[in-house]
Amino acid sequence: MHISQRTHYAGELRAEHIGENVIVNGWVDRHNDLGGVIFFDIRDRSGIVQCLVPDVEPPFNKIPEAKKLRSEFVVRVEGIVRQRSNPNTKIPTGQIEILVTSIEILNESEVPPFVIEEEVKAGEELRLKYRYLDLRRPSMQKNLMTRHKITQSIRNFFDSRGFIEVETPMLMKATPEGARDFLVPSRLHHGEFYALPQSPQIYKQILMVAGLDKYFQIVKCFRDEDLRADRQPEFTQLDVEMSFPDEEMVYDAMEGCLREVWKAVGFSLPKFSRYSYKEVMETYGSDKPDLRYELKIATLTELLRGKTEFKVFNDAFETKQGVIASIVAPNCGAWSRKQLDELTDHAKLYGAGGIVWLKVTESGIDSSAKKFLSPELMQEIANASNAKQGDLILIAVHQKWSRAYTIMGALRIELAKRLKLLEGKQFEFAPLWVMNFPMFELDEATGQFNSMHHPFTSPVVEDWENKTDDLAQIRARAYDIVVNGYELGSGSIRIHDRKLQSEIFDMLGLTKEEMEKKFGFMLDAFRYGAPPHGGMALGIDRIAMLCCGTDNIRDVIAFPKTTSMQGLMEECPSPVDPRQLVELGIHINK
RNA sequence: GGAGCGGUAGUUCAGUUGGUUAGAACGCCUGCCUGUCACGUAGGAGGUCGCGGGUUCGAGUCCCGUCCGCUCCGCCA
Repeated sequence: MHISQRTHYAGELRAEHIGENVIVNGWVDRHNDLGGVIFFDIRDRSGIVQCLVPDVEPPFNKIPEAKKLRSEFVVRVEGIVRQRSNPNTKIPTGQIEILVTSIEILNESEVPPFVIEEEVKAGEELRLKYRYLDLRRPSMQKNLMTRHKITQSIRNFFDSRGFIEVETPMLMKATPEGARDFLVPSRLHHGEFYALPQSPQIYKQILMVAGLDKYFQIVKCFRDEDLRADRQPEFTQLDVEMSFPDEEMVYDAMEGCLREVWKAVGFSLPKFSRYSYKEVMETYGSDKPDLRYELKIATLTELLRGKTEFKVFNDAFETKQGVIASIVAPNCGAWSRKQLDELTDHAKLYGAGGIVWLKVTESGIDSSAKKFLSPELMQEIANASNAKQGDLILIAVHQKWSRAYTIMGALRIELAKRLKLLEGKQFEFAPLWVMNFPMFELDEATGQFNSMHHPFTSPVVEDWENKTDDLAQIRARAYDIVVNGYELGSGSIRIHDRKLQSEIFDMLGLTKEEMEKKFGFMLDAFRYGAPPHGGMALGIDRIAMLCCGTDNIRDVIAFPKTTSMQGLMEECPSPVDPRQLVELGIHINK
């Protein structure tokens, strides 16, 4: 039986098509053989539509294919759209059905290893191995379509603002700073390697030197580091750079872009909050806080200085950086010993020695440290923490500023989880800018200062001019966009001055030779009129995660890797033909 | 590099203190059934308990090793 080409997608058929002769292509979804009548649903990327084959009424009893249909058979079906006698309100096509006049089985299917349905029941491993089946599921199709809308709206937005998309190389020079590179051996130059880009950073800066003025690119980037729920070895970035900018111009472009993106997928993005790095760390204990809930941290260091003999607290005063901080769990004063122990264990994961707790009760304040704290001091702590009666106060101490707040930030997230503060807020969005990150951070293992962002970031001018030996005090003209606890991207105003760039490399411990070898071409470019420039890169995968309401990056990537970086479907990585290795000059000793 | 959880039928899982023939649901196969949409109904097939070793009269269950998946810490300029 040969049927001509498709007239409609299955999911678009509606009451207005009643009476029309239609042809749809797709996969057999659910099928029900009732004896005298056969129902089956056809699924394509637009949705499903019910088909009906009555067995007894001529001329419809001449369709022997109907009996043969099984799950995931590929079919072309012709028939007449008609009103259903029993409408199904659960699906958009539920008012109508196709009264089938002919069926062409285009391909049969073996019984799939898992049922293809909206609500996934199969495990992740199986889904990845049979990714083509997993991607047939409506929710995965929807995710990929959402992702498409996101990238389309980004291209439209930047085009309309005069940005030019330029492709940069996938085979580039290895830059051993930062993340581990993926390396590609050179066949023509044995012993030498290309690296896959961790980001097109240097290329885009050179495009500014080249006078492109406004550049963007949607580009794959690669980092050979361990994976997480929101991290893949290859990921997609929106890379943006502009000449003659200040921070506000970058903020304006990126906010505008994200607003368009959210609009394109049916949401609206609220106003961006703004915080300095210091402020966000001290308030939320993270440089990527989730602002969908409050739970603010209070700093008690000065309040407690010299007020108690309690050794745990006084540890904080042994270093210049030591911090005592608290967070309030509202109405949790009745939490059990077990719950407190769990919170303590959680804090310990992040380097806390332990947790001191206070419970504000009707009859006064109880505490794990009441032996060392006077009732008056406990009351002062409660006041400073903004605790009310019935609240639980958690206090942690660390000799290192960032560690102390990181512990509180981890507790903040854990409390939000336990208090179910995010329930029903999946599609609420709380964007913010984090500004003025520190320029350098001290690597305690080596005693060397490293760039916190990357070595091309401009320092804040006044900090640079007044700098002391404590490089950690210098702020950078660097900024991040954070939404709902995800770092969506970061950027900076770059260095365009050759001398300043060399000076920074020098402070980072690079010798003249290393500088020349690694970044000589960039410093050379800066000899010839490099304009002031700056920009940003955003993680498309994470944006897609937020817009799809998932917390797993694999759900928005068509063919992701597992946490051990394997492709389960295609089985990679895999050994290669020894002849290929010979050509590349690679000898493997096992 | 480290920690936690998991791996039993095609799938999702249960499996007690180590004890006879390893179960359930869904899926699958064969009938019956003209309005199903979680169809119903009668029957049926289906197992290397991840892999290797050990303890034991006896191991899905205990021990050691190993592989795989997920989550987290380190790492991710």
